[in-house]
Parts: sequence; C-alpha cells; structure tokens
Amino acid sequence: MTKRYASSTDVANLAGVSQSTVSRCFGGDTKVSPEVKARVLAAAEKLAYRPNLLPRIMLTDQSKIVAFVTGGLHNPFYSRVLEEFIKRLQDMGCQVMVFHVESDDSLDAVAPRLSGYRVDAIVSALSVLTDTALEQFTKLGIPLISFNTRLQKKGLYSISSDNMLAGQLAARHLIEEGGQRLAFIGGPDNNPANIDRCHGFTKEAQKHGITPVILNDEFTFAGGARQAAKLFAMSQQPDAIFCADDLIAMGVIDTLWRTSGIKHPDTLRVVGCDDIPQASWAPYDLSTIQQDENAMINRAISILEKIYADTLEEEDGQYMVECHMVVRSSSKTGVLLPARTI
Amino acid sequence: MTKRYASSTDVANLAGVSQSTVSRCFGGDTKVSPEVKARVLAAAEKLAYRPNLLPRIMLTDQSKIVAFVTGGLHNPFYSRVLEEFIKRLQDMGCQVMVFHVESDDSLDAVAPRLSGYRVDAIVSALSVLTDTALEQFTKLGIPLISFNTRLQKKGLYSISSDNMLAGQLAARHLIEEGGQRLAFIGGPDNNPANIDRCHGFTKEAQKHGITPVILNDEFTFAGGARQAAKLFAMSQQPDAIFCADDLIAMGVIDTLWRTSGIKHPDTLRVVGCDDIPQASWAPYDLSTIQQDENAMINRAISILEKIYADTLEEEDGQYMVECHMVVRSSSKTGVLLPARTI
DNA sequence: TTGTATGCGTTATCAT
DNA sequence: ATGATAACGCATACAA
Repeated sequence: MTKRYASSTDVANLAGVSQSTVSRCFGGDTKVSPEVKARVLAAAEKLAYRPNLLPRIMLTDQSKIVAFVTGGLHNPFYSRVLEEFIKRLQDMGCQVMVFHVESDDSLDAVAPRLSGYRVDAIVSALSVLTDTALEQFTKLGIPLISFNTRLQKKGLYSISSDNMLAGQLAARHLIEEGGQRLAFIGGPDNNPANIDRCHGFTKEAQKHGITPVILNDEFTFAGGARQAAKLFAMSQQPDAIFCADDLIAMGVIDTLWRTSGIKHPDTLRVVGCDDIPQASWAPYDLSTIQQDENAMINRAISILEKIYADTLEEEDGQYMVECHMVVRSSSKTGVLLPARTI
Repeated sequence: MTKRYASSTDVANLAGVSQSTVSRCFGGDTKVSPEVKARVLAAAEKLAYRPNLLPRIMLTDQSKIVAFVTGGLHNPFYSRVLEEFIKRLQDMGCQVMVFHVESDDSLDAVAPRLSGYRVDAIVSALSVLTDTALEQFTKLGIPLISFNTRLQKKGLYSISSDNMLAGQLAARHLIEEGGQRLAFIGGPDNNPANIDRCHGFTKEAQKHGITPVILNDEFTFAGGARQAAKLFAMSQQPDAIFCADDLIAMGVIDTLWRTSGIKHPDTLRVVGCDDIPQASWAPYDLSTIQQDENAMINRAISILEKIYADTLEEEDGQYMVECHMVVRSSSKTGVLLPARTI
C-alpha cells in the first residue's frame, strides 16, 4: 500500500519551516506568527494534510475510543442505546468502535483488538455476560461498564434496571386486571435480567396464591411466537402473560392473531418489558415495563466522564435504575383481534 | 494518566532478550527458539502485555478500521445493515467505527476524525448524502462507499436498489389490485432514493391515466402518521398508498387504526418499501418492495475486500441491486381494522 | 537464531 | 516566535 497521507514534516518542508511549527499551527493555543501560519496552512492545503491522531494516542495513553460490545442490534432497545451512545460520546470528542459477540468463542477474536486499539473503556451491551466473557474482559485491564448485567466485582461498573421490581409490577398489574392463570415467557435462562424478572414475577404472584407457568426461549419475536403456540395449546390456557421483553410480547400477540386460538381475546392480558418504540404502535398498544433507558445511558456516560477525568470512586460500581409500568390496552381490555381473518 | 500497558520493551527486559525478539514472538511466522519463546511468553503473561496495534498502523498505512456513517439507527433497515457489516468485517479482521451525522454541521466534527484515525474506508449509510457532505468526504481521500445514494463520480462506489423499479412495481401492483386514487408518502424530497421511488411510481401511474397525490415527510413512523392524517382528511380519499419506506407505511396504518377514518378498510391498499422484519408482523402484514439487503451488503463487502487487496477496477463504481414485490395482505385484502375500537 | 538500529507522525521540552 | 530533540511502541532491514 502506497503512502496515503502527507505528514507534518512534508508540510514543513514545503512551507520552509520546522515540523514543530506545523504541529503548533494545528495544535490550537500556541503562538505562531500570522505570516508563518498562513504559509503553513497553504502548504497543508496543497498537500491535503490531515493530522494523524495515532501518535498522540501512544503518547498520552488515551485513544478517545470507547468499545461497544453487542450481541445483536436487531433488538431496537440496543440499537437505540447504541445510537444514543454514539451521539453523546461524539460530543465528548470520543469515537465508538462496535464489536459483535455471539459466543464466548467469538470473544477470543475480539479481546485482543480491544486492547490492541487501546480503547479507553468497554461498554458491554451483551444480554448475557458469561463468566468466561467477563474474565476475558477484565484480564485486559480496561474499565468495563456492564449494561444490563449486574456485577459485584470492584473495578467493574454495572448499570441495570431493577428487574425484580419489573417482575413484581407486572404480576401485580396483571392480577389487578383480573388475571388468574399467569404465565411468564422469558429469554435465555442464564440471563441475569431474565432471571430477576422471572423471580420478581413469580414471587409476587405467589403472594396472591398463584404459581405461574414459566417458559424460556430467546429475547426475540420468534421466541415469543414459539412459546405462545405452546401456551395456547395447553388445556388450561393462561389469561395473563408477562414477557421478559417487548419483542417476545409482540411475538405472542402475533401468534394470537395468526391462530385466533383464544376465543375471547378480551380475557388475555399481555405485558412486555422495555417499552421500545414499537410497543406503542396501535395494533399492539402494549402495556410494558418501561426501562429508564435515558437514566441508564446518562449513568454510563457519567462513568465514562469520570474515567476520562480520573475521578472514579468506589461507590460508582453498581447502579440500579427504577422502572415503572406503562399501562396500555394490551393488559386493560386485552389483546385485539382483527375484524376478519387474514 | 498513568502508564497503562506494558510495552514489548518491558517484556524484553524482564525476559532478558531484545525488543525485536519479543516482537517476533507475537509476530507469527518468524523463527524464535522454543526456550526463548517460552521465556518471553512467560514474561508477557506476568506483565499482562497486550501488543499495541497503533504503531503498525503508522508503519503500514492500514488501520483495519472501517468507518460507518449513519444518520439514524432507529430505522431497523440500517441497524440490520450495521450489524451485518460488523460481523462480516470482524471476520475480515477489521473493526467498525460508527459515526452519527445529522446535518452538514455535525460533519465538520466527524470528518477530521475519519482521517485522524486513518480509517481505511468510509461506508456512508446516510439516507441523504448532500453535496456538501460528499465533498467533505471525498476531500479526505478515503475510499467512499455510498450505501443507498447513487453516485457518478469516479473514485466513489455506490450501491443502491433500483428505486425507480421499486416505484413502478408498487404502482403496477396497486392498480392491478383495483386502486384508482393513488397516493405516495415519502421521505425527505432531497433524498435520491425517495426521488427515484416517487418518480417510478408516478410514471407508472400516469401510464394508466392516474396522477397520484404526493406527500413528503421524514422516513419515520411519525412522518407516515402525520401525512396519513392529511390524506384521510381529503374529500377524495386515496384508496391505494405507496410509502417510501416500511416505517412510513406502518405509521399510515396506525393512523387508520387510531382514527378509523376510512369506513371500508378493504378498499385501502398499502405498500411499503424495504421489507424490514416488522413488515411481516401479523397486524400489519405489509406488502412491500423488498430491497435485496444481502446483495447490497455483499457488494459493499466485496468492494472493501478489493480495497484491501488493492484490486479495484473502474467498473466497480456503480452497482444497482434488483428489488421485488413481496405481496402480503395489506394490499390484497386491504388494511385490517380491529374487532372493536381501543 | 538473536541483537542493533532506524523509522512511522506526532507532542512536549528545551534551547535559541 | 521558532527550531532541535526525545519519546511513544512496534516492525523491519541489517549485522552478528
């Protein structure tokens, strides 16, 4: 590959000044005489000079790059979070490098790059942060912010919703609305958020003498559809379902549409979790537990700012964000069915 | 900021060898005696040595970083594309740095970073690539791949659907289905894809003696909802709508649900564009023009491969991907209404 | 096989 | 105000 860029030395030669002077012209606040500066700028323009940021990284041990590790952007929750992160970090003068991790294996490919590019911090937006993965990350010695998975270890920062509360709120609401046969459809059963939501839900239901049916699948539309089919085939169909995320809930509702398996839709109450934009779309009008995304993102950003300011404190380690019920019609009047079959 | 990482020199000192030897141990194919290598690896382990990739970038003029410039990940089309890109590039040994650009202003902040981090290529996934933006990018001298916006200039690579065809297909289909009063709801009227879709749609409609109503807004759900409200308030309501993307179409259908303004939903046919996952969700069951996303991504990846192999040819400049109609019920039996109002 | 020396493009320090 | 020099961490050509 041929030489792509002119260096400050090239510019210096053309302008007849020293390399340091060129550096000063682009550095900002140092003093350069107007005539010289003009000459340098002209030379730079002619050579299409673009300052290289990499040497600075080596000198300062700061790349201004934050790694965002995701397991899937198909979930609108995560793509929104990512977008917000990018905007905020960009304003802070930082870049976002996004990595995709599907399994612990793919981590082996990713880990060396995180350190290789000297990213200043890692934001894990993995729905499942396994112990292996966690260890891989921590071994790198890079500050790790875990989004959605609660962690205890010190030196690690975790931000999550109060997922137990989410489950409790859902159960309480569904029972208040008249639900008697409760069900939970969740994501992977090794996912901490899923576990907490399920636990909070079950505990609250049991307070009312109800033991919910529990099914786990993926955090996807398809997962919801699959498990709903199972539920609707049961002899005692549930009349109130809490889904561990909105996509699952939508998959459930879709299955209902397609099969019309429930004769009296008014009696099926569905609650999701996340409050993604699609939840408020009219045909679903999904009651859901709203995660305070903004609070979560704000928190993550504030930790990043502290990392850059080098003012992190012990108590910054764990952060739990409140969540609350957003009541829409999917749990009040039940799930709607179309006027005619498709 | 304190020194974060051990360097190859640190490892060399501890292992009692020269820095070059350490380099060789991590470099791969060069010869190092087993005993020495073991000693070096042990020292590296003890110091938690992570090779720094940045010097290599300076030496080779290759960062293995590809910039992905987006205007919004809320659109599932783009978040899917991004995810796919990340996966594919990761397999190629490359990283993706994502930048968010909302206006030509925010470009000024982004442009110096693209060159500053020495990204090897820029993928623009902007829905609107303005002339100013284009110029900013090209000035950097970095290979530019425009996703969705057709470009003529040489040295630039563009990949797009055949958007004229998309419009034609939609018009033909809607008319075949009995549509007589056609409407088009599009995104920004400076967006090339939007212009082409509108043009193809209008031309085909006129062949059949129909002049469609044309409305433009944003490429969002909200935009569709807004314009639908206008349409439904017209004295002569349209009976067939082509929306320039699926989100718009879903916004239209939602407005219909909420207002129940159209008395006989069987007579309203809606077609979208993109075929995002949500399009096949039961309540919408949206007929749409499927963009061959995979073909587009494959093409982009193949250009990137050529960039890395330095084998780009003249004819790689422009690429247009076929698209085709996916017929679902929103255009066949019309848009569904719920069994009862919400 | 291993060590020495040089260079990549900056910024910062020191001297002029 | 400007120039010379060192340093960041690595890879490579060359010497041993």
